Amino acid sequence: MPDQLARALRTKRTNTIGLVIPDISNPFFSTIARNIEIQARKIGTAIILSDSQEETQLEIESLRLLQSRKVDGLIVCPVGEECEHLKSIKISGLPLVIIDRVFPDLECAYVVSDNHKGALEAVSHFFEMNHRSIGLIQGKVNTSVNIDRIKGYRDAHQKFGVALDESLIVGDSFGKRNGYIATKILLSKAQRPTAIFATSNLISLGAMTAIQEEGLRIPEDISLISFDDQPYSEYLATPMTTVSQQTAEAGEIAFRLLQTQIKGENQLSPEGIVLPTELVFRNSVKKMDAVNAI
Amino acid sequence: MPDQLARALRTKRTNTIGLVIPDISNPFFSTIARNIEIQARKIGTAIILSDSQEETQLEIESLRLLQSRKVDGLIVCPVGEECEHLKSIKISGLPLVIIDRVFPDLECAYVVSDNHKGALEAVSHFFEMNHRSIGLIQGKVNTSVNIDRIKGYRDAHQKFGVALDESLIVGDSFGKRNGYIATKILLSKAQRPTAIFATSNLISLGAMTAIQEEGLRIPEDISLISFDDQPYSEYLATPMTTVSQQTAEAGEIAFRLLQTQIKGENQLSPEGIVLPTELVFRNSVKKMDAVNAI
DNA sequence: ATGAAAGCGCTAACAG
DNA sequence: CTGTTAGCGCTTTCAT
Repeated sequence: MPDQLARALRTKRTNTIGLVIPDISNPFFSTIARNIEIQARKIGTAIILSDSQEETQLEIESLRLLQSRKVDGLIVCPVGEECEHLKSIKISGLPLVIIDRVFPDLECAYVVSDNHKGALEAVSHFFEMNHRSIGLIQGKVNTSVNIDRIKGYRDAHQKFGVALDESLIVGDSFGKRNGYIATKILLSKAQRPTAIFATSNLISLGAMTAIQEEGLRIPEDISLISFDDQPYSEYLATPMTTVSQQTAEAGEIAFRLLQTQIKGENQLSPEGIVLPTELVFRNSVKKMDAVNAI
Repeated sequence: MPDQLARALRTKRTNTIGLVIPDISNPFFSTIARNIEIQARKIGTAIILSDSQEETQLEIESLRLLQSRKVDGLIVCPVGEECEHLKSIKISGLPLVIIDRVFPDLECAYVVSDNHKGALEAVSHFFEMNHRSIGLIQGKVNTSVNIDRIKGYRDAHQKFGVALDESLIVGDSFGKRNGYIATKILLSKAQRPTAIFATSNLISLGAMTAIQEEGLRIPEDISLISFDDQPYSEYLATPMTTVSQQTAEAGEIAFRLLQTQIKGENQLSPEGIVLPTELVFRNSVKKMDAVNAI
């Protein structure tokens, strides 16, 4: 059993990649991680896992640590909107693939869901079911994911010709707590929305708590669609209509993109892959009377 | 930024540990992984993650790979009942901690839940609610986890003085598919049990599909308790009574145990830590008429 | 105190 | 084609 360390020192190749993820206990990310691992193991590549705990500072530290460990490449799911630290990695020439985020001024390979279309379809579905007042619980502000989903929300309004009430856009994080708080706010409005679009699985968990607390039922009293399909989505008190993302594929593709970079088949323009989403219809959206429509 | 590789080669210390897990996308394991990572990052230790995909052969390969990478220690959640490969690691002197499994003839530090007590309490609760025919869907046979949970199931029967019907013990894996199949079998019995004890979160997911397919309701037609509490457990169609395990603590403790071994504070008898479980009462257990009792 | 040198285990280059 | 050697970047030892 040869010493991979000594070999790596000599060959300048560790057969190791770094994976930086905001929260490995979130099934969205752990599914990505799993599929990266499955690909990596096939070619004897090891993965150093780093959990940035949703903090940019820890993400930066992770990246430094991984570089000092001489990984052959990096796959990162960035926490925030900053990308200076990623830019410097790109400049250093270290292969890099980003998942779940797009930075316009960073030339880097990435894999993302079609967040705009996913949100557009979800909100359009609400409109088709004659909802006219739809709350949006957003995630981390200024992230590409959030921006695209909000744009989908806006474009759906435009498509159906309904004026957008800015006060219906609430929240500031993809976590459960934010889902709870934002829902509380939405439900307490004088003009309570008839539907809520939760932009993450964790947000919808928090939303359900708030809805329950207010003694409301889904979908009789309030309709709900959530981003991220989950194994349990169909078993919920009200089976939930969701926007499904191809997380397994995202992981696999990210690994492949990274491999081409590592092998030096580095085309001039880094690839950006956009994965389709799918609206999974279940029972959390009520069909309103058409009279509610304009 | 010093080259950790060269340093490691020289000092014989990589500040890296290996983590081998059967399925990182299972929240039970990803929560463990996360808490190991959080501890590790505090002291600049990196984690190489390996997903054994529930296969002993891949687990063995992972272990070999990690050894050749000269990790300082290993935390593994073993897949099966074999432990020869783990024994040889222990003999080699490499620090090792096992999570979620106990091997009687392997002297090695470990962290497990009190599976016996967890199962005993769950099944006792069924009895207290006047159930007398309780199906058990077991996981992987011959694993310590499974053995202990079955023992809890048996002991509960003894405690309440009800004869045990061996045909009520079905299944052979901790996965969802097994949950589905085993439930189908239980529900098709001439003498259908009034309650089912699912020994994992995935099993209960499969069980719910089968119960739904049979047109049955929880708990009116069939009661259910599942091992593993989950963030979504309370939001299910019927909020589920579960046996909660301290997964976060398990990860943290495992890392600490490993650290003491790495630092050479290696006491003669390796520590075995047993973590308590907690029965979380929700609505998936129906109180039967006492007339059903003996 | 500060600096030079040896060597960790491997591979790649080179010589025989 | 096979065997020897230099050196990857660091730490540790030893000499100054």
